[in-house]
Amino acid sequence: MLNHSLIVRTAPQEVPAACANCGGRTAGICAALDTAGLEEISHETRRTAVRPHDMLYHEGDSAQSVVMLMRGVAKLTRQLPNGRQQVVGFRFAGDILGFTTRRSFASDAEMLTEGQVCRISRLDFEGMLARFPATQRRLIDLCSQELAEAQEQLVTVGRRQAEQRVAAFLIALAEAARRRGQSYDVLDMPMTRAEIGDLLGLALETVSRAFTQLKKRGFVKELGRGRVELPDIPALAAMAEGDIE
Amino acid sequence: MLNHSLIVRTAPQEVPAACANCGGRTAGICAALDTAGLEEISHETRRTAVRPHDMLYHEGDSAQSVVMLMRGVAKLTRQLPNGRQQVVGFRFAGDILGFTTRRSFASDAEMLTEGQVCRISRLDFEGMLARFPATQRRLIDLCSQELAEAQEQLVTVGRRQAEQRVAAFLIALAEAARRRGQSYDVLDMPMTRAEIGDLLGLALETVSRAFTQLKKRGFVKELGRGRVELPDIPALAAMAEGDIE
DNA sequence: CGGTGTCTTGACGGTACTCAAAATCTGTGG
DNA sequence: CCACAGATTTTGAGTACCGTCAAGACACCG
Repeated sequence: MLNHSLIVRTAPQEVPAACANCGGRTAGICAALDTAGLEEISHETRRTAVRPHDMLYHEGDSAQSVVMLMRGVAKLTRQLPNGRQQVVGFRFAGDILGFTTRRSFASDAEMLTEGQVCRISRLDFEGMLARFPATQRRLIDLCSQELAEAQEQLVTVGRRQAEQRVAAFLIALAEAARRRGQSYDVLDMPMTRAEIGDLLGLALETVSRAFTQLKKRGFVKELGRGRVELPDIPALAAMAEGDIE
Repeated sequence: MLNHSLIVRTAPQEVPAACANCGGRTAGICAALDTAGLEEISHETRRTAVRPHDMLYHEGDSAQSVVMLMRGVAKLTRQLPNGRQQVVGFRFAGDILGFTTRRSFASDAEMLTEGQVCRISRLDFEGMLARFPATQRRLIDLCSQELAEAQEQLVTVGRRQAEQRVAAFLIALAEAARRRGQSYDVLDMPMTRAEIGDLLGLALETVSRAFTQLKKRGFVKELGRGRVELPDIPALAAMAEGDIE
């Protein structure tokens, strides 16, 4: 339980440069590379299509490569001895998964949706870090962001009750969509109640009841198949903070 | 709730170099500096004695300086709107506090014990990062460690019940002592039941009851005033994992 | 020795978990 | 297009764990 991983989140719209071999989309760390660096990294990446339930890597596996999630949604989980799982977080297009300074991955990474990933070997990634110091600075920024989210999640799980936790989850989901430049009042939510529960430390039934309540209050509408509308985000945020009700 | 901080933990015994102006103790980032770097940073640090309840910085304050904790124990907390607090973590001698890529600190930092700190202005710290790329690599490693602990804490708060959480807390405390090269079967525990509860998402009474149980089972002995003995760490770890009882 | 802060223990109630069953949705094949 | 199987979601009932309130014990300090 003492191994660890560094899973960083990128902010594409803050990143002007494009990653050569990654379909023209801007992907995280690439922003810190100059032309020579992009040229170099483009020889070292492989692009793959992935489908729901595909495992990107397993907890404990030798961390041979880093994965850039180009399209789709993935979940990071840690297995517990009693057979249950803790969802450590969800990751979206533009995020980097599986970078760690340790030998092995600290969590499972599983796709929730279809998508595409770029893989780069850890050796090449490390080499890139050594040759382009600017990428290191960028990794620190990304890690900083990641850490902030983990701490925020700690507050959610530690000090809020069920309905507040679900509200906080929805706010975080909207914030992630906003950062990717997508609409954030109507957004994709491809995760199941069970997976949300495993993130929030709640039973899936409790998550379901919380959604029912939030829908009754008019804070959430479900538009069918993993798509939700948040008609009043400020009110939802206030509820997550415990300011109302 | 969307600001963030990077608070990194060092591992002194893995760090051969010494920080010139820091009393000969090895302190985190310094390991990545060559002689010129040490010379330079030694001009930029200030040493201060601190006492219990001293605030090292406040959440939201402009992040003007980075704090190296040379001696003592501090807690990092985030305030919640309803007046309660979440303890994000405890920090020990050798840890670096308050480094962030954002403008302001993401948490309060308060001393629990007497101690000593070195301060370096953020500007100088950033300058050092720019001039000595090796320090960036080291910051990434430290951040990686920090993130792993936050995720571990998520598992603890999300999926364990009260007695398991307290057991996991004690194991983490012992692990932190081990990393600092101290004894880990007998160790200092200067935090109150309330502070432990605010870390674990439990009421202080629940923490107290859990300690009573653990003492009855013989997993913990209290040696008076903030000092505990862990006679059977493997059993304690098994309990934290939910393997026994 | 009193005052303050911390810790312990007890009683009670509420939130959320568990177990269970029904309802709804989704995709597949006839 | 419809029927069906499987997965997911919803809802209900009962219970357990933990939070809250309260009182007393204990330790520390002036």
